[in-house]
Amino acid sequence: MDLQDKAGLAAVTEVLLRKISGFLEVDDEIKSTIAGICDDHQEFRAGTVLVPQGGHYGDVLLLESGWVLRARHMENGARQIVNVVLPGDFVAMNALLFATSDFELSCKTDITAFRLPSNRLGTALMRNAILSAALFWVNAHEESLLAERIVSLGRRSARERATHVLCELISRLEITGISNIEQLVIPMSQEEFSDILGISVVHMNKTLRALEQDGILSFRNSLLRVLDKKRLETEAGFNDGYIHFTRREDQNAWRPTRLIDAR
Amino acid sequence: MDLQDKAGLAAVTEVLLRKISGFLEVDDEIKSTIAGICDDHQEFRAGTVLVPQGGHYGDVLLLESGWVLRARHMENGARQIVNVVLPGDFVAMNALLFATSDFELSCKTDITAFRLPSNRLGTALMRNAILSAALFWVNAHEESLLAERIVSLGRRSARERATHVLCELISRLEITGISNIEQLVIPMSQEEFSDILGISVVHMNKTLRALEQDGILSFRNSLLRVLDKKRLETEAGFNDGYIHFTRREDQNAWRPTRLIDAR
DNA sequence: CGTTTAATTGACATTATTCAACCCGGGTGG
DNA sequence: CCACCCGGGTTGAATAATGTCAATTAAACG
Repeated sequence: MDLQDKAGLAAVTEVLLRKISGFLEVDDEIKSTIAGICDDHQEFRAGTVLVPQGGHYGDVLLLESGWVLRARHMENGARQIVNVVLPGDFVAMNALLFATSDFELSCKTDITAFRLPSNRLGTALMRNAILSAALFWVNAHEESLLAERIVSLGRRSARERATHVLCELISRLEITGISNIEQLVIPMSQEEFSDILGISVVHMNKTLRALEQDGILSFRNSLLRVLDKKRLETEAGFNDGYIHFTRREDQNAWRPTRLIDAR
Repeated sequence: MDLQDKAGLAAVTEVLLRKISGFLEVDDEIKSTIAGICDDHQEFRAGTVLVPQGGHYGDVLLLESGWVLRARHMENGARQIVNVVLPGDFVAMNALLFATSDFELSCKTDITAFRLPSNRLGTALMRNAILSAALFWVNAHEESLLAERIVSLGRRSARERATHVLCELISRLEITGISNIEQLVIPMSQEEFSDILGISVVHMNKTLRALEQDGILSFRNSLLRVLDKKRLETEAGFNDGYIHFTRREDQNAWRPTRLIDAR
């Protein structure tokens, strides 16, 4: 298999590394395990629907580059984006367990991804406890994002929600290794943002204008400029603890390998 | 250990059975594995804070009876309840991985639970692939609940949210084996409901009054009477697919044991 | 019984939505 | 090259949904 060679192996694992490395030390064995599961490196164009709402899952993907959105389309035409899948995240992990999806998975940008066939991935999970533990960790990580989103939607104002997701995105993008934090590309329209925040486009627009007016940030042409990081985080009530986890240190007898610090 | 005897073993596993059984056939081996992890059967009084917000996790619990809430307390005094833990669910599964919790875990009612010490549970996970797979399934299940909650908070009206959670609770309680669906006890105040739905108490009250007026349901003194199930589900736009899953059937070579139908 | 907590209700304030008009830049076909 | 078109983006005004305040009633509890 093409991906079994040095270059391919490195590429597959590197994407996942930053995510898992907060939890366990990745050695050569797990690297080759993951590379062995992967059977293809694929590209999709922006706009591609990977899994339609109500449709059947394909295989699990490990996103290498680009952005994928998971969204629900409502009967009245409204849409709610449930999460944003960034490089290093898994796309459609549920494909392992469920037949169909209640959400649409679509490519916001052109993407590249490693394909992890369900049966191989499943088999590997059954055999390799370390891999299981790693996915357990990844799941918990994503669960935290959803929980925090629930808090935002339930108890934060539009302005707070806007600042909060932006903080979250910046924080997550840092992990994937972006260069400039003050100025970064976010390939999303105001309408898509409003569908993440659960507000109308018009209100989204007005909120962004106000934030710009107040010298906190500017978001134009997919370019986010953070003008005042401190105020941004304060207004959002943002705490990155749920992204850059504090791992528990007191009971680690069972851990798969030697632990390294998440920070 | 007390719980290793016949009665204890049956009790521990029975709670979990209904949940996992949609995924895999539970045999004696996994039963005794789970029972072996459990080292205590505990009771807590209503109001007990199992894990304070920002505080350290204890052990994982498997809830046998009673209701537990996971909630975030905001700086301004507001609260958002992120999920409701029902019998058969795990409490604080994150204790396996994380040191502290961003949420408060508190007992809404008196509860009984089986204690699963983190190190034992972790060790068992590393050794027992079937157990890992089962928890993988449970995690996915809960992730679905959170995703659906996000849709509600983002794109459903107060009335829709109210009807929707009630549908969800009924559907989940069915799994735990309630007798009467038309009339069931929900140990929550209107204020707590409003903190689930992300609306104010006053508006919650008015919404409930309207639903009663319209002959859809009545909720008084913790007693929910479903007057018109059909309309309730229609108004909510409720589809129980995310609770009573459809498992994928096409690729099951890797499954831990023989599969049985989830329905 | 008093006391306390939860529920209820009306009046009013705030937030966000909807509608509609307009702008603006990037294609695109003539 | 220009005129047009189209999909965001921007803005103000009217409307609807929900929140806040405050007062009252009802239920729970020792």
